[in-house]
Amino acid sequence: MTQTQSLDEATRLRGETKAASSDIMMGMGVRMSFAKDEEIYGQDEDADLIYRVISGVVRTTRIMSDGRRQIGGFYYSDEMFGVEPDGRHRFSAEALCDCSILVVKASALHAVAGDGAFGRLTWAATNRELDRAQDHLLLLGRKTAAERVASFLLDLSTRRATEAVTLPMGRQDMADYLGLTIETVSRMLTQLQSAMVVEFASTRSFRICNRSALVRMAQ
Amino acid sequence: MTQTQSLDEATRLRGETKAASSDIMMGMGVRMSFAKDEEIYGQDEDADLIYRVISGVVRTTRIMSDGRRQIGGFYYSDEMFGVEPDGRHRFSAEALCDCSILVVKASALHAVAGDGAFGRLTWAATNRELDRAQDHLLLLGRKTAAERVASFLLDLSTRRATEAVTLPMGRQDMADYLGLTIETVSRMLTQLQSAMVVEFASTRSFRICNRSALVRMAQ
DNA sequence: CGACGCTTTGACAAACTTCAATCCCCGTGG
DNA sequence: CCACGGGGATTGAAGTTTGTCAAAGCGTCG
Repeated sequence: MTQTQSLDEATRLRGETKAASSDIMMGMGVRMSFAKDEEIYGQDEDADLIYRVISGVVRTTRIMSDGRRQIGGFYYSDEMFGVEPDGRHRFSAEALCDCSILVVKASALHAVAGDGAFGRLTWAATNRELDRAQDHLLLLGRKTAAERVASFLLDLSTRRATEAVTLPMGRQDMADYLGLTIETVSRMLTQLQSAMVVEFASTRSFRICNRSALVRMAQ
Repeated sequence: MTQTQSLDEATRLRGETKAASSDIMMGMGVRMSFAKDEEIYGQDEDADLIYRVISGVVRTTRIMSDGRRQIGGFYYSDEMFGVEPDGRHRFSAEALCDCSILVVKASALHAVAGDGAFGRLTWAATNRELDRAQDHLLLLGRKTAAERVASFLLDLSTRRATEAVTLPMGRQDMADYLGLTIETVSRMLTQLQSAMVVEFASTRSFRICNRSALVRMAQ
C-alpha cells in the first residue's frame, strides 16, 4: 500500500469515525454516568481507557497552580476523547452536564478490533485533536475578543447544524475556552446581538440572524 | 500485542525518534537548501513529502487575511516536520535562516520502512505536534506576556541544553509565536534582565542567571 | 563612514480585566 | 399563586495590561 493510499484512507476514515467507532465499540466496555462537574479522569493520570460520549457534553481542562484554567475542547455525542498516544492524560476531563459515557479498555478494544482498525481509530482521534488544537492556537494567539466569540458561535452552529443552537456550557466555560473573562464574553455577546448578527432567546440558546456577517467577524 | 505494550512502545520510540528516523531516512530522498525566509511548503498544499531539518531552523506559520500571523512551532536539527496525517498542510513552513532540509517522499519512506516502522514514525511525529500544541494553548490562552517570554526562553534553553543559548529567530518571530508584539517581547526581555534572571550578551544570545526564578516566572 | 534593518524605549491609546452592583431566570416554600 | 432566594449573567466604572505610533539606539555590511 502506498502512502498516498494510506493517507486517503485515513482521510476517508475521519468522516466515518463515528460509524466506525460505534461499530467496533458497540457492546464493549462499560457505560458510566457522571454528574455535572464530576471528573472523568485527571491530568497526568495513566490513560489506558478510551471514552466516547453517549449523551451529554464533556470538557477537557488544564489548570495552572494559581487556578487559571484553559479548556482544551468540548466533546459531544458520539465523539471520542481521552485517547492519549503517550499513555498519559495531558488534560483532565469533566462532565459539563450530567453525562453518560462509554468507557472501553484500550487493550480490550485493541484485541477485538485488531491492529489495523485500532490504529486507524486512535489515529483519527489524535488527528482531530491536532486539527482542533491548531485552529485553537490561531484563535488564542491572534484573534480579538469579538473574533473569538464569533468563531466560537460559528463553530458550535456548524457542529450542531440546527436552526436554534443550544449552548451546553455556561459563560465561564466559554471564557476559559476562549482565553477571556466571563465579562468580556458577555459584552461581546451583547455586541453581536446589537449588531443583529445573532439573537439570544435565552442565555443558553441562540440563533444566527446574519451568517455571512458572523463569518466575517470570525475572520 | 496489547494496547499497553503498544503504548509503551510508542513512548519508547518517542525518545528514539531522531535515531530511528535517521536510520530509516538515511540516504533516502533529497537534500534541499532553502534561503532565509524561503517557503518550504505552503498552507493548504498537498502533503506527500516528509521533511527533516539537517541544519538551520524552520518555522511553521498560519496567516490571517489581514496579515496577522501565528507561528505554530520551530524545528531544529534532526527534527521532522510537515508530517500531515490528512495529506494537507495545516501551516506553511519557512526557513528561519539558511537551511538544509532532507526531503523524502512519504510513499517512498513507507515502501522502504514498511507499514510498522512508517506508522510509528508518523505517529511519534504527530504526537509530538499535539504535545507542543497543547502546551502552546495554555501559554496563549492563560499566560501573561512576562510568563510567555519566560516560558519561551526556558523551553529554548532546555531544548538546546547549552550554557549560552543562541536565539535563532528575531523578535518578530518570537512575538508571532507568543501571540504578542515585538515591543512587548522586547520590554519583557529587558524586565527579565533587570531582574537578573537572564542576561543578554547580544540580541541573539542569552544566558540564564537564575533558573529557578525563571521557572517560577514561567509558572 | 553611512545606510539600512532590527531592537529598544517612551508616550499614549485601545483592549481587556477587575471589582462591584444589579439583573434575570428559575426553583422553592409559604 | 406569589414572594423569596440563589446562582449565573449583565452592566458600569475604574484599573491594568498590552498594542500602537514614533523616535532613537545599535550593529552590520557595503
